[in-house]
Amino acid sequence: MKPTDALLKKLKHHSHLDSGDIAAIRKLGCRFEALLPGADFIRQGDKPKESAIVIEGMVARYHTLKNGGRQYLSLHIAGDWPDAQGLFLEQMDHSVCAVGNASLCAIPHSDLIKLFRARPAVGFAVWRETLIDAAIFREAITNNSSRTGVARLAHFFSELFFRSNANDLVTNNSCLLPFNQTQIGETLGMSIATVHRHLQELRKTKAADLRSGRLIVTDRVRLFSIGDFSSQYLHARVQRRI
Amino acid sequence: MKPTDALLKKLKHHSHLDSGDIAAIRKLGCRFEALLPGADFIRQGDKPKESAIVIEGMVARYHTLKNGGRQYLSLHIAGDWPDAQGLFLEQMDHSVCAVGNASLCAIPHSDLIKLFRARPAVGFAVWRETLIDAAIFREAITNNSSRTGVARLAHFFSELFFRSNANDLVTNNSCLLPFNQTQIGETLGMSIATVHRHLQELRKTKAADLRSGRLIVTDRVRLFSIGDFSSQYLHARVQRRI
DNA sequence: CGGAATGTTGATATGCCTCAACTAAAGTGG
DNA sequence: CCACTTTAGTTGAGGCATATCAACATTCCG
Repeated sequence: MKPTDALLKKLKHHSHLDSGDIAAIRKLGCRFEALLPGADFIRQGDKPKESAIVIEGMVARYHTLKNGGRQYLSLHIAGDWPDAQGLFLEQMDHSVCAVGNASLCAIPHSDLIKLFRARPAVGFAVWRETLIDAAIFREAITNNSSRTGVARLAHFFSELFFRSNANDLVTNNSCLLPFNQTQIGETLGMSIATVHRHLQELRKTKAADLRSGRLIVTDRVRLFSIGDFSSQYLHARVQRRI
Repeated sequence: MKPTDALLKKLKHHSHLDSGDIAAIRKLGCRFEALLPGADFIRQGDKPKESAIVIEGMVARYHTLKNGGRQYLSLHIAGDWPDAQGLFLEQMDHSVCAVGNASLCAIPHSDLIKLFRARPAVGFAVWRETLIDAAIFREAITNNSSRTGVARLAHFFSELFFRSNANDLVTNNSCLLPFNQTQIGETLGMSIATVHRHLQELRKTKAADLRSGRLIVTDRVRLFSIGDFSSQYLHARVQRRI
């Protein structure tokens, strides 16, 4: 499978592309890069000249705090485009790192812009992708600001599981999540002790579990319900033709 | 002044547009709409056929919670485009309402898409605008998840003040903010009592105050410092003097 | 096998929520 | 213009969720 196929598959989830668009995307050249767990792909302040698609593994975006700590902002799985924003924002306002082993494929901005000019539909599809990103950020605001501890954790799990499933990355009701409890805390704005206690709650109610870097969803309906999760904001249906 | 001029001014802050682009934008037709305080402009679930620029006043985006409460997601001032995402996301995942009196100018999606096809640079500029939006959401995640109460409030004030200033909406060190303490609480994920206490703290330290629907910034440097505010994430290429 | 990282659990401290009472300000009708 | 009503702001008391800290268990990995 060509690296760009992962992207193509994703775009097709929500956008109509004609055969010319598809051919143009498949013709894009890209630079493959493998990352070790925790390694940064780009850092806050960088001025990237390319944008990358996740090929394998998981990648996270995060803010670095004044005290050196982190606030994780989003997780990205195969097919995602964690730094598409770099296309039009000169400087990175956050960093991107690998969570577990990960590999990406970086495409030069100049090639992409050229493609968007020649084939507006491709640009609109990628634009839509960045808008879905924004919708996910909005939901994270709501999650971290107005839900109880367990609900927050359950919602975080729900979204990741749903998105993994949409990208065909779920096997045996489980998906990749090589995050430790500290990192979950840095995502949800809670201490490690609290993460642990809420995680136990989810285990006890047999909704979900986290083991050896994988999220196991024992009872999807219950998990979604605890997390007050509704997938509407992920805009997963094929959108209208433009 | 033409309604589209407000938008034009904003786009020029970060994007280069040639005279053809500018002329094309100025040729856009738009439907003017005035809103009473609190009135919704669009609701979660709607499928808008147009996108609107804020002409006057202030507008807010919010999620409606299961219990009927609200989580405010962002504030928008004159020149902002609170629902540009509707261009490529069929269904609204949140609502937009007026905060105080506000007026908007709605442009049909079809006209915009046509313009983006004819003049990619305009599309890229608007795209960039939506990417800055996303950066603001990211910062809100960090703000609401990992800063102390006072810092959270101070950061919220700082951002609004900085953005208002960038749009020439600051007079006498004050800018519009017709929000009551309850609404601030629904923005920052804190109770009204806590908002009040932190607000008093900011008053006491003479950093900022909130009176009759306006935010008064008494000591900008101190406010920014308390709020750990740095404007980098706003990607204002032309950073104005305050 | 030993050391490091991660997970687990309890005790204590604290920031914030909830509730309730009260005050001040803004709007309304006579 | 004043009396009345409503809304917003203010403040204290009590309780709860979560942070913090510390000790220990477990798993991972060279």
